[in-house]
Amino acid sequence: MASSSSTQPSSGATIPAPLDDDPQRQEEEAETELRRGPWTVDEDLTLVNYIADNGEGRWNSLARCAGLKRTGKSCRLRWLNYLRPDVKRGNFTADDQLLILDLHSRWGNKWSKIAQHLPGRTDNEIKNYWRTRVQKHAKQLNCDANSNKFKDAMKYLWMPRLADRCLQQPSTTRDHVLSGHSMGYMGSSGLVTSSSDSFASDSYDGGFYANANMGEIANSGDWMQEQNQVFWPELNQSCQPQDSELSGWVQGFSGGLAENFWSLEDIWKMQ
DNA sequence: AAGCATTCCAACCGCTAGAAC
DNA sequence: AGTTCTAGCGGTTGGAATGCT
Repeated sequence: MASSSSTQPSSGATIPAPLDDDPQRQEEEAETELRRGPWTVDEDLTLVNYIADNGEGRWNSLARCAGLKRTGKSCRLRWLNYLRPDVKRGNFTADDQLLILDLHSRWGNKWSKIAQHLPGRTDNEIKNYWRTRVQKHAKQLNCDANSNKFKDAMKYLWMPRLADRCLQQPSTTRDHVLSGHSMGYMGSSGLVTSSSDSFASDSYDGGFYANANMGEIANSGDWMQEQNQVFWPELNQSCQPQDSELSGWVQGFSGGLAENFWSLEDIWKMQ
């Protein structure tokens, strides 16, 4: 349940609460020193049991009443990001990754909003995923993860492969989140579609390909060709854009290069 | 085996918005 | 209307785990 870092017997420091000039208050607050750092198993149990009996909310008083020497904020975070029974742990599936890329492209760093569409995943986890995996690749390409160029690389190279992968395996996320919504990804084996109305009320209007700006992408060919990297050596014709200039761009980008740092294998290693 | 570098993620921080008083 | 409290968000950090030399 708890990670190694969180189960360690408290490397967390204990910090004094802020003091003022009132000696009585100083004494009171000295008695209620606040702990910080990794949570111990005992603390976790205390929090879980208290919430099971009394429910969540009113985090500051909850922390006091439960006898936890933590801030309400810390308790809330621990519960939401780790202890909640429905928190899904472990690596992101291809479905999850696909959805994150897609939703981030339209909403930006709205982690909690994105997390709402990934059952069991927390905003913190998605944020970490983005920063550690996605931004790393953007850095390797010498561009910003929020730049149009990087987004185009995702649209035409990463996402089609993930979409393919989604089709090849049973998926709970896709079933739950995408079911019923009209969404299309151009996988290497053709257009991948599913349908859902789960985004209808939240301005989610479909997959990447509905909004692709082909002209702009075609114009970025030079930049792409300059990158001595390859995404998908096995990229086949069917997932390439119809635009002939852009097709050349993808070919140039994916062919004849030695290092494959963003291969399918890479993505699956991440999982 | 040891030391160093990198990756990953839990936890913290500062800030904001809305509710309660 | 102003103040305080609470919840929530996104950015950042610390340190354990892992990989590399």
